[in-house]
Amino acid sequence: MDNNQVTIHDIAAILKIDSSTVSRALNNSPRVAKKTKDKILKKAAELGYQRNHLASNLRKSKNFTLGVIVPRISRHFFSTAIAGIEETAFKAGYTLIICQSLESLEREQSIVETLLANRVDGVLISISMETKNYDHLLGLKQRNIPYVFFDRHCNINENSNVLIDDFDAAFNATQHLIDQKSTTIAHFAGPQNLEIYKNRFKGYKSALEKNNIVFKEELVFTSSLMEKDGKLNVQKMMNLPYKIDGLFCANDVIAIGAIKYLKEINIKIPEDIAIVGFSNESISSVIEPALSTINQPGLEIGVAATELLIAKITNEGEKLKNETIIIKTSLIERKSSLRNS
Amino acid sequence: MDNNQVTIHDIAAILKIDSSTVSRALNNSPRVAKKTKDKILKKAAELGYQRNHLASNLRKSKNFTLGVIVPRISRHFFSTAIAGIEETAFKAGYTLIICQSLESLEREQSIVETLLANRVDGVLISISMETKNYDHLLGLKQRNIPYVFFDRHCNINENSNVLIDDFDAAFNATQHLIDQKSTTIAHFAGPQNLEIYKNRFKGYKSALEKNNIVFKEELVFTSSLMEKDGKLNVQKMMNLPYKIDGLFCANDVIAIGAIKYLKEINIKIPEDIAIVGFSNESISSVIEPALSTINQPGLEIGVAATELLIAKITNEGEKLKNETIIIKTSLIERKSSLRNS
DNA sequence: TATTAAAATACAATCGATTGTATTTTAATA
DNA sequence: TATTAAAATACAATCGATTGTATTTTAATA
Repeated sequence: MDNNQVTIHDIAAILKIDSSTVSRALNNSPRVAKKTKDKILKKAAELGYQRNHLASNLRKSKNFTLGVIVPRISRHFFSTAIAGIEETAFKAGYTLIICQSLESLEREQSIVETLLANRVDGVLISISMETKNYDHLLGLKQRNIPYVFFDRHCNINENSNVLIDDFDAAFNATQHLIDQKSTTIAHFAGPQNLEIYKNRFKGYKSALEKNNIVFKEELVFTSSLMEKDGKLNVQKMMNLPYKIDGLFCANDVIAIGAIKYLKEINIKIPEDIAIVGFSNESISSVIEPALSTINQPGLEIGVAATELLIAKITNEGEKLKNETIIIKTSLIERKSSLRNS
Repeated sequence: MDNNQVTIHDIAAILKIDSSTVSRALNNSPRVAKKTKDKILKKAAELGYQRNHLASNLRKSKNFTLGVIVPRISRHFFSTAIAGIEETAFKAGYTLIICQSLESLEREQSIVETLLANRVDGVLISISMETKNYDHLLGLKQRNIPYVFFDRHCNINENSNVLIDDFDAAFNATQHLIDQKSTTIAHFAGPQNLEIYKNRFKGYKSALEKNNIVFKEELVFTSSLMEKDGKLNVQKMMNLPYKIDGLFCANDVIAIGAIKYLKEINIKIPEDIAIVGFSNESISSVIEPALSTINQPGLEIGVAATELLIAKITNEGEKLKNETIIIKTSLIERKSSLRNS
């Protein structure tokens, strides 16, 4: 393999010139005369020269590798984010090590260890639902490895993040339910150790307040948002002495679980209860009635997070400004919540 | 970065021993005495030594990078396959460059160029729907870069593949429709330049024959299997002078499109027409009625393909045996095709 | 104990590119 | 034309690990 690859030494020998000059010419250094540069570039193109990144990176002691930690690759949101990450990283000359935490803190911790052992130049991470302990992330900071949270972030020190405005999106979703004449609105919340679910909860609460609807603790059901939790929560909800006519779910998966069970027990959606989910998974447009939800642009988030991380890696010498980028979301109104039309 | 990393030279200096001996010890070479080896390994562990792969790979002129080409990362089947690929590759010390062809031949060709420029040690590929020209793949062969097809393969020379038995799966799907008392069965076929869709078509045809049902060319509708094609095909199908009561689709996406439109025009599934799809996308269990389909184990396929590719890379010296591994599928029976129960 | 083979270790070159320093060439000025 | 500064290029070390060959040490045999 790689046996007959052209090196800078081949070019140097042919042109009777030193390899250091060839290297500088290929890197467009001002120390090489225009005439020589042209000659070298022409010959390089002619021979089909391609830089050996291993050698280059070794010399620069950079790995040009980024670690990516997501809860699960096959979730639609994360797979689109990864598409954006891959594209952006690749353009900048980085390859990825992609790992799944599978929502386990223990796995997440050992992944961080592995990434460190592989000397990644930076890490993109969306934390697991179990992550309440941040020592492994602080370890990254200690080792001076830049990292950027995307979507599922956490509040340790100052960090760089690429997020959506969960509060705002949740507020809009809840407001939409109110606009559709829901008066008693439940919320299926996610683990409150995660900022995103905390903020979605706050947005829900805030929308109620703004519309002078009394917030009731009993209408909030916290779980890890699996499909089965949808059924369980609905069962609990039905035992309450309220006629609940609106439901805001912290993700689409639990919303789907809820819809399936509500249909089983013959409760009409959206007539009896209007529902909005979160994330716009591909299943959401297929379920009947189609699920209203918040569109979360995965590709864009992946691209922005990667750009931010690479900027942090590149400007390491300078002060690392911690930045939080907010990506716009939008409410997609579908049948599960539309009563007026 | 990487400034205070321990090298074999540090270990050598501390132990007053040559670095070549340290290297050999760490690689468990028989040329180093057991006693010395133990001493070195102990010190290495103590100092937290981690091999610099850049240096190691440079010396071995291996990149330990695999290229992965899929039509689209966010398709459920491919994202699970990638999870399996990543896991297996990582264990063997390889990182990935993942690229999406987005079903475009042109993009696929340029991706192959890019992968070559990045000197990948091997390529895993699932070809695009447009791929009718194989020059870019032959280019890999010429350059002596091993590659393995998974799922969407093609018949050029002798290749290594990890596939499912599309013929068999399609046969079973069609047989199931017949068992459910379908007598006039249509097929929504995929692009016939792809072997998988050719074989699914053949399996369908063969099941008809075996049950003495006359095959009718008019009942086969070929498209690129998008959701919109489902509606278009159903419209064409309805114009035929047959009462079609069974439908086998070459993927789930077009089946979903068909179901949505059939419901719109008030045709009952499975009573009027029983339907089976292919791939078990996550949307399939959500649609109503839930779609019967062929389960295609993405993770397992990804793992097997990667193992096969790494074996090819590693045994490069020996004769490269071309191997085709067939992964088992199963028919998942759901409401869209179950009439008897 | 002397000789020889085998085992263990050291030496030195190498993978390909980069970069600080030294030297040579060119251009500018007296 | 001689001198000097600036521009261009060459020299040499380096990133960290690997590996063929040479040398030293140990063990086996006469």
